[in-house]
Amino acid sequence: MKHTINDIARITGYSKSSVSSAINNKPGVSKKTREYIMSVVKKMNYTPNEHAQNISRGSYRTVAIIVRDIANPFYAKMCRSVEEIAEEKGYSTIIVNTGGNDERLMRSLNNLIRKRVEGVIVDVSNYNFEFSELIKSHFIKCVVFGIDSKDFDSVEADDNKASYNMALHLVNSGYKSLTFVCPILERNVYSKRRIEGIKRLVDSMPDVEFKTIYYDDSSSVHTGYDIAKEVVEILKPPAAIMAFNDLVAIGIIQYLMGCGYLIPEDYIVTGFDNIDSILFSLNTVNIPVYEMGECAAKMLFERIQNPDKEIQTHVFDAELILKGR
Amino acid sequence: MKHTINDIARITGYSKSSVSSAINNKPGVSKKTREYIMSVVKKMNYTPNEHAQNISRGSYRTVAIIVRDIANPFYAKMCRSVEEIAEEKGYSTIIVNTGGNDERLMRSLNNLIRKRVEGVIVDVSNYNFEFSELIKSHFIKCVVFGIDSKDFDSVEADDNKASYNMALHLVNSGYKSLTFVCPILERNVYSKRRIEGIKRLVDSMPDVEFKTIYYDDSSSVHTGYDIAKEVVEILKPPAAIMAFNDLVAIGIIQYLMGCGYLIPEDYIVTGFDNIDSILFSLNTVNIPVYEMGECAAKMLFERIQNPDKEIQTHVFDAELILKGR
DNA sequence: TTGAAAGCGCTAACAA
DNA sequence: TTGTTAGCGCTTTCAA
Repeated sequence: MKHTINDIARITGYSKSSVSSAINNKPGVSKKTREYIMSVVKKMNYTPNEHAQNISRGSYRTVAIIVRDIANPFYAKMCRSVEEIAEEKGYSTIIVNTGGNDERLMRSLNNLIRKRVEGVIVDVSNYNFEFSELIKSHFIKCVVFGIDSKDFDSVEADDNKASYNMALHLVNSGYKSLTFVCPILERNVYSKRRIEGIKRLVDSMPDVEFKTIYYDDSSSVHTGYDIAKEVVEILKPPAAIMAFNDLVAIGIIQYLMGCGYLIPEDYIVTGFDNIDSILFSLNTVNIPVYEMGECAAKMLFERIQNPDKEIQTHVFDAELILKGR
Repeated sequence: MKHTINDIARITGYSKSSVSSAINNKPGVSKKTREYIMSVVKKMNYTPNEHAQNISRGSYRTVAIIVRDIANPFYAKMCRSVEEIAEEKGYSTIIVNTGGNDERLMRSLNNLIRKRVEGVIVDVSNYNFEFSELIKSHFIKCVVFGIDSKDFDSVEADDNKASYNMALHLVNSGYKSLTFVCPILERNVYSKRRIEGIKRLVDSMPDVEFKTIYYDDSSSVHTGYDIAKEVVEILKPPAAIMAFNDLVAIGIIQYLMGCGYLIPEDYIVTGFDNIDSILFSLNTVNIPVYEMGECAAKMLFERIQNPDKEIQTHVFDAELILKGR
């Protein structure tokens, strides 16, 4: 049913090793036999078994990307850019979706270890000791995406500066009160960084008020929609709401519009990430996710080639995208 | 560096086979030795090599999902539901993103064959002979997602009925002219099905006019934004635009709003898919993607267990979601 | 240029 | 209950 290299050897009359050399484009077979062998390979529809190849050569040529939400176009883009680099290098890419769940993260990591991945690019919403230890104990190369890390290489965006600038834009537009809606700090380190950015501005402006509203959930459209109910109770229009990301912003806006509020007259809502599927007039922050993914992948392969090089961190600038006002 | 089963055997003083039995929870080892072996396994941080296990037992327990755009939340949801079922069955899932590119589709399929996947769930935007033949010649089980198929099991939504109903709703709302914006027929079989649904209605209403505007691109927000320029030239407000899916609808709406048009007063735009990140007032069609993914996965595993059963097709109802008017 | 043989890490049949 | 042995599909070394 499924042919093996032995079948090809038997049919062609050559040995396994010659067939292997022919298939893998290695020297040591005459042009004639190579062509003959390849013709039989083709005719028989033979495809080498990757597992056997891996086992035999003791190398697995696989990397993984671990993200918390593949349904967020932001991460989908990141995966795409990583996959491209990996394919160039002849590596397979495994995409793992954790849903921000640490238990699933660890279960997936164990599966990846079973598969002997050489490296992972991981988007963790928070520092995870258990994860780091397991990665290190198995000598898996790792690039952390989104936040800095003392243990591994990392690629991040300048959240602090970006949220500072967004806050500044709102203040310059005349808003005297800013409200940041984000995941609880225990859930997501980005909350802290972005809050710090906003605070850095607000602290220098005594007449500007700053509030935070937290949710303990993943940052989705639904979450934004739900938390918006709380927001309107606390916050009377006109007001400025800074949402943790675009999805949450969309959810908030949907709720507000459903209540009959005018956007941005009653509530101005800002986002983060600059995903494609956004409302026309949403001010957001562009995270150069494609470039960051590319950078992360390159760093990972450099690390695989040279495990002992110094740990590096790349910080990307995140600029304001003012599509609204 | 990386331990093998031999190391564990050596350290514990037991044989490979005993270690193997202990690890795989198989009978034939005393409770005492099993516990001892497992303690060493734990201490040594040993994880079995899945490739070797696969090779040795001659089974690979892997399925794949092939989708055209993982950045579309619609497909991300589908993948999630399939993964859940697969995990229950002890299978790994590989997600492949083709970008609607047939060349990439074939390259990926060859990789999957190399990995000896047992089955695939595939979302092809169009019938692909080469793909079908390759799948069949390697005895890979297959479930087609979205459209029916004579070669494989399939799961689909009732596009025809849904677009009929959406058109009916617009007509009932007073629109005498409907314009459907969709991918060219060669690119996407869904275009045809949805057009047929609308035509079925329009043909019974002599006073209603029906137009189509085609694009030759993937159905994204950007595509919608771009094609909208063409739409406004052809179509004067007030008018009804039926977009191929929600992403395209969002793109169109963004462009129209940018031009200063009122939605839905000047142009009413409808979508398809019912993804989360949509504008508040978008009328769309709910495709029960989660249930469909679940169904597809179950069909796939049934087919793996019983390769000779009759080919099946499940059709899911797709109901109107009227969030607008 | 070719082939024989060993070995990769594991499972499974069978013997002890 | 435990160990020995063969074998999974492949690569690689080395000898012919």
